[in-house]
Amino acid sequence: MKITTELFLGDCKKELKKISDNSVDLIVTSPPYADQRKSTYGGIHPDKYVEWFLPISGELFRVLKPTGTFVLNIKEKVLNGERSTYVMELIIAMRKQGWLWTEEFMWHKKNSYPGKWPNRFRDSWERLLQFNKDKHFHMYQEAVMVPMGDWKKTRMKNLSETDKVRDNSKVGSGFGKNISNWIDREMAYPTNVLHLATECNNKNHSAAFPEELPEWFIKLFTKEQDVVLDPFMGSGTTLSVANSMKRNSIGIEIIPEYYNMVKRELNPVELYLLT
Amino acid sequence: MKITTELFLGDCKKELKKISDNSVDLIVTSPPYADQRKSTYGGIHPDKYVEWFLPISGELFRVLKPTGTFVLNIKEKVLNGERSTYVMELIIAMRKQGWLWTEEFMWHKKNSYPGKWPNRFRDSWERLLQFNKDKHFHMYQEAVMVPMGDWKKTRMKNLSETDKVRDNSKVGSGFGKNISNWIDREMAYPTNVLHLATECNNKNHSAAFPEELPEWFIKLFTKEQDVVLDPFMGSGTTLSVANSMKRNSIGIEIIPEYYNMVKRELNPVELYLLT
DNA sequence: GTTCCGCATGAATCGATAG
DNA sequence: ACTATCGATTCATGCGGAA
Repeated sequence: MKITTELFLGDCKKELKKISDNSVDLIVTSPPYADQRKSTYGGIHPDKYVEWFLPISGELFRVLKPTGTFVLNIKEKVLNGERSTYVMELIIAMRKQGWLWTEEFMWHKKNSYPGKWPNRFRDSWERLLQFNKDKHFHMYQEAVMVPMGDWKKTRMKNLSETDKVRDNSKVGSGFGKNISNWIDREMAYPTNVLHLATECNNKNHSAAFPEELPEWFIKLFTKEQDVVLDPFMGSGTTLSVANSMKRNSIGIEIIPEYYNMVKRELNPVELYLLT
Repeated sequence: MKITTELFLGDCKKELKKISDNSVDLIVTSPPYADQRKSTYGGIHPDKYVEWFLPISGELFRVLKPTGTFVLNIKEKVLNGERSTYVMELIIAMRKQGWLWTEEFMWHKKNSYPGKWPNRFRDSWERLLQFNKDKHFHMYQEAVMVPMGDWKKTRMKNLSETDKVRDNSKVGSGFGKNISNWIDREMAYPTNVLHLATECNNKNHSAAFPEELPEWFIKLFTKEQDVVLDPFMGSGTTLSVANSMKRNSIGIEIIPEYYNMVKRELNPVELYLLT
């Protein structure tokens, strides 16, 4: 089995044109939020955000297979004491573009940014918007089932043992590839709320989101050898996860440092023995 | 101290006109969702929802004090495999009406309704939209503080250290004061994610939310003797909680059965001894 | 080898100050 | 008046060194 990783350096609006129609099974991405990450990315004014994003989502629509899924991680920032409405406007605009807004998953960030203000609490959740081209998309629900009932203790014990074997799953997340080991337990389907901590203390790169996030959606919406795309690759979390899960992947990044870093760390082709 | 409960039977759009301008400190309500609870409320079509709600929110704007807060519990339903967009549209429309969309709290329903669908998981969260008339609203954050994450270790360590310090300085008069200081140290401000179970055991009918939900917002946004309004009273959860927390309350309900039930259970005037 | 503890570090936000 | 920058505030997490 051959698993490939394809990288593009440049503005994703342009680079996406190099990808053929209906060729991607899953898009998981976290674009720069409006006016956030100004130092690394340009920073888009909230009022211009929809206008900026629509051409990109148009290209994403083109490259996605009819059975594929687009997962968009986003959160509106506070502006003058109010939540901005550009995410709301984006959802409405993307529907006019042809997208179906199938679902909104909720990412509960267990360790949110600290701070105290007189008028609000810490923001501890982000949106994970699921868009589709067609009502009949692929979804492999069994792949993300979690043990029921008193599974927490069991997992905690097993975790300490399997931790060394590069099992990155964390307690409480219900993720992890070894879950099938405890399949004797009753399994249940998860909900649309994901409880994950942000990985703030990673070695070199500050990952936008924890590995479990793309891992969960890759499990849920793809099978092996499918194609996963991240048009805002960043440090490449989504791609490396996809790679280790034997999915082909495509990444686009506008900042050379990130691009080169990912290029260094990921092999363009991985060969696996048939199992 | 006198705490009053005022009840109105009828369509809240009309009944609200009986309430004077700038007289309410907090509105907490869970209106009928679009096309939900059809048997009781008649059901509003998703396409007509904004149009239906705007005159009501206009009246709510009028009766709310400039320092007051409006908490709207709502969640879009699924229509033809898609999430409807009427909540998004409502937020945008209410801003044009003059409301500030200050924040979106998330209610994580820990025991969501079971079920299985081929294209989605159980919906386990709802929106709690916070609207204000003015940027300077009342917020009593200390009233809802929660114990810190790993408070055990921190407390034990800090306590032993301060005990030594106090012994060395041996002033002796500030004995009790220190304790309360350290208790404060153990508490942290909450986030904008609320983890509450739905109350499934309510003998009455729809009773949308658990008592902890209005309780939390009443603590956060009002003080004793303030006025709390629920224009879609239902079985009166918000009112009975407000009453037991010594807040005056106003409830409006269109269905006589509900209205009479609440009327039977709540006294219009409660007298409390001054403490 | 465990366990414990110190410490840096976040996709933040407000209010004040400066141009 | 409007934008840009800065300091202050705050806490869950995971890593590394110490016991």
